[in-house]
Amino acid sequence: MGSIYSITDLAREFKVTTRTIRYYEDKNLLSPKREGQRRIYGPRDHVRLRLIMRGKRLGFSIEEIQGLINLYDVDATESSQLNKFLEMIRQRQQALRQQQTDISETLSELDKREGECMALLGNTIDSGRRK
Amino acid sequence: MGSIYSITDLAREFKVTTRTIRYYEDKNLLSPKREGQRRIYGPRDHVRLRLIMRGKRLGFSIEEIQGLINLYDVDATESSQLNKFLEMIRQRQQALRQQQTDISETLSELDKREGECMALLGNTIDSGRRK
DNA sequence: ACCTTCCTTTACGTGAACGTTAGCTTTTTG
DNA sequence: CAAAAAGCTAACGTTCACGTAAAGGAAGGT
Repeated sequence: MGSIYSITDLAREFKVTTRTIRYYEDKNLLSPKREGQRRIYGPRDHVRLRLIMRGKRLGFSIEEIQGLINLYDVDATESSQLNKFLEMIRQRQQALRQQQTDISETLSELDKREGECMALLGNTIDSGRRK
Repeated sequence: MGSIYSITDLAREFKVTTRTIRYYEDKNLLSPKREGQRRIYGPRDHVRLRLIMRGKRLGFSIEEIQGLINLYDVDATESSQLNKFLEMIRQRQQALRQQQTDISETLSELDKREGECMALLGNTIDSGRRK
């Protein structure tokens, strides 16, 4: 009973257009089955789309996301490939760690600015409670 | 005695082309002085370029980076502006926190894959020591 | 005097990631 | 059963972030 989705189902869920989803198929990131001409997406496609969106939020290009996703279904046969593969993983890790640093720096600067703003406005910290 | 830089100085230091630096000027992200026709960059430009690079690593667009940078020299006069400003800051924070989540998820998956790889290669963890 | 290096402007070119329009078929719904 | 909604392919358009000539000025070295 793997759940199945139409193209608009996915579009709604991930807040992208159907065009975008077809585009990803064009780039071999998704490969839905067909029922006649209609595309039928399974759980695998659903997972992949989630990975794609995450990759996008992290600023990776489609090609890079390709690489990342393929990390999940490489059948580890050749050890030469495995070494290349490890190399890729480590580069990714390096980049992501850099991003973590960048983010925490930026966040603390934003916090500072936020504090300054609040002071100027004479408001209390809780004024921005959950709407 | 603020240090000064030529365009190629900055290009070398930040590993971008001079074209890129001129492009940022075009987009009003940098505003070097001129000595005749030559561009002369001061510490302020140096700082800004650092912020730009960080923004890029975080996947922000030039326009968004504009916004981020302007957070640093808004003269806080109007309180209506201040509220808009706070709103922006909070949106940024939200996006960055999402990125933190994305990164730690991705990193733990990569770690897992790395472990699997290593196992298959029959290598020890330390085999990849600092080259 | 000549060359090399660094810098300048102007302007057309490019790849990525979709948006948009057109024209047509199929499915769902009042 | 007719109209609206959803799907499809094919192809041209767009924005961003630079790349890449082309053509030339000014300083420094030999």
